[in-house]
Amino acid sequence: MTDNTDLYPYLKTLNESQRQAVLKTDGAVLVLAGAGTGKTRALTTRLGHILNTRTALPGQILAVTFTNKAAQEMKERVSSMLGGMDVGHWWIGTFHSLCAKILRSHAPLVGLTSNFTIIDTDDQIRLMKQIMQSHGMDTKQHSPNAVMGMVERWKDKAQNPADVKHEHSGDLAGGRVAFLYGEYQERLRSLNACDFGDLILHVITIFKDTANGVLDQYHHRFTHILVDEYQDTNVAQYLWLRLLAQKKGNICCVGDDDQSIYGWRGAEVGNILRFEKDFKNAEIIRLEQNYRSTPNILEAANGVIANNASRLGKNLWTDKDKGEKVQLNGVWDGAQEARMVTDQIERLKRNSIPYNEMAVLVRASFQMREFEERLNYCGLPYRVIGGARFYERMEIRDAIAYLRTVFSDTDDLAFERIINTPKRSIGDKTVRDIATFGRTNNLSLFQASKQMVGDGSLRPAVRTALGDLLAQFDRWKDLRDDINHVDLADTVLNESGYITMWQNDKSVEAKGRLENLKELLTAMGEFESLDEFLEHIALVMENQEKNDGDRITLMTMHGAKGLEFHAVFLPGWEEGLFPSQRSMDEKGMEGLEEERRLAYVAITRARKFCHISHAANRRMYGSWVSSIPSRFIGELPEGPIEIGVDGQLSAGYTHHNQHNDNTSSSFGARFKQRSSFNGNGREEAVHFVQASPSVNTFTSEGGYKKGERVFHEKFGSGLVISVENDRLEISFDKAGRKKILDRFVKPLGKAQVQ
DNA sequence: TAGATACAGCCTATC
DNA sequence: GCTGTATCTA
Repeated sequence: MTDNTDLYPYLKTLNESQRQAVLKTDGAVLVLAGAGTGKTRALTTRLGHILNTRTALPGQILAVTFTNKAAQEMKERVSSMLGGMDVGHWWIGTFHSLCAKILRSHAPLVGLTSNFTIIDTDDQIRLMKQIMQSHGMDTKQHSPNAVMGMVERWKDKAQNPADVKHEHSGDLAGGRVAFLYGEYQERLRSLNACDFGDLILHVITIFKDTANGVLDQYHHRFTHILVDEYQDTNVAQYLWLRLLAQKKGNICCVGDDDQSIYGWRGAEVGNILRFEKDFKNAEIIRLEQNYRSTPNILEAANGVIANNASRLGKNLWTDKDKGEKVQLNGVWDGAQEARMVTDQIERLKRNSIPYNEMAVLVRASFQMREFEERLNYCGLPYRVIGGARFYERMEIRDAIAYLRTVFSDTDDLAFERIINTPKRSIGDKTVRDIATFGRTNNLSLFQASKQMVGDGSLRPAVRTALGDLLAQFDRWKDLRDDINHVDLADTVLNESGYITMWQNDKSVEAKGRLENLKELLTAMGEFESLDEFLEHIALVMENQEKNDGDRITLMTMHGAKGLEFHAVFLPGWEEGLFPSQRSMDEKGMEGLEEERRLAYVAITRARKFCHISHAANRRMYGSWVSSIPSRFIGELPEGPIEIGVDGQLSAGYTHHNQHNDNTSSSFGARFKQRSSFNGNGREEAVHFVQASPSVNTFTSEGGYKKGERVFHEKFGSGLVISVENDRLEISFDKAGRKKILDRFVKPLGKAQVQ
């Protein structure tokens, strides 16, 4: 080992476990890398070391990541380690892009041609909807979305339609999901298209059929396999890896079971938990020395995650100074929470912490609005990460649909999208008629349209409109070889009237949409051909994160995985919101543990300062909801926590309160009102006071009667006009009729009017 | 066919 | 409370 470090100086910069992870280059290795333990460093050094020692040539390494960003980063770091070597053509990429590459070379083996299209979520749903409708199913009663979701989970498990039994459909769509899955796959094949799941599934199918020799070919090619974020792999990806690794067995998977937060999209923590069983003589290396956070932050995170039963177990440590304690605050409502956070942000800024080093991480994106409003009000610069991505925007998808139609007569999904955009008086009925005609004559929508315009089976108005459109497409198709794809796109968007449509649109967004279309043309210019561009947008749809200046980051906890900040704010730690009621309802204990891992991920994003908060009242979907502090708050160890510097309501916080026993926490008892988080979204708005309350606002007076006069802190005095359990309908003298919970009003006589 | 109205559902999100 | 969609009606 000492010899090695002399020979390879870069090994000196690693700790003992990291060095092991780099040097164990043969056999199966699982690197359990806790948050902030220098995982990426170990990983890229390992790659570089394998090449440096001539253990493998660049072309013999397969490195798999989950995001393009991660792949890009790995490429850059390995390249710079090797003195700027060109890594452009190396097999470093996402599961999907690597699979697409493989599949394009062997597409006929699964009944596709090499120029198959990759459809996205939007197309998937539309296709499934069409299929359901063509089988006479009511898509209002049975959601295509839910059906598609179930199909995707099957795909995640590498189950083909033949593997899925009728009874697996459950109650969904009248138990016909398995059937619809088969239909869907058939339709995709006839469209020469794949969805994301298929990219992996088809390659597995090809690999498994040993007669074609394809797997042999890749066994020969790849001697070393490297996988990042292994805890996020689904069963299909795991099978894909195992097939590729089974010959040489040199596979190194890096991951952290405690950071598995994508179970809802098919990831299997099980893949990492049973690694030793699946790969012979597997070695597990733990990276536990954390270089990111203070001991206080780590202790808080360790304390929470220790409540999870199913984990491989690992404990982060650091030799840093204790640092500031994690702050915990309870406040009255969401608005006060946002005020408190911005106050803290301003305090940190005064202490020379740049905004770039601060992040507000929320559980659900609806929470962001409150912070955006407050940040705007305070004039603090921020950036929101997440939300609709560039290529998912309507205008971009429309523009691409035009181009796809120009380049393919058989791309029904694309043609259908724009056949009446802008409006050409070609309505649903006409489109359905054409589709039916196409199906019976085995023609695509485009081809069927042509025929029907020719044979006069359409109404004159429709016939003219459709005929004009088809003539335009013919002209554009002729232009394909004469002008470059950017000019072509420009021509198509202008001549089709699509640009004009947005120019005439008076809505607020129209201007932005036109700008996006311009940006699309610029982006296209960076590619040689339209095909290349389309492959890019299908597989490399990264979010352009403009690094424009010093700004506070506002994002979801999920989005924050892999990032770190000096200061992290974690608002909304309330039962029902976090942990999310829905996760628990749908997945029970498993769902709860995943939420807890999310808490662990969130806390460990912080380097120096972490601030957790919860509000007693929050506006959700238009109505006010009260909730008790998150059970995760009760799981925080006492030592590293400092309570209630700002929020007077946190005084009642107690440690180690049991999940199911809110009464053991005085805080919980005080706020134990409506635990109804889900299912109540549609109820009448229940207005709570928004001003800072005195505690006795919460004591229920109870027993109001119709006709009684009452006082409300915000709405003033009023008359009770109906009583339903604890809900009162009150006609206020000034504020009008409101529905109010009885505990928020007082009998008028006792009210203390300021 | 298109605009008007009713109504359900609303988390997390990569490729 | 907002938005996307399904249905109704001119």
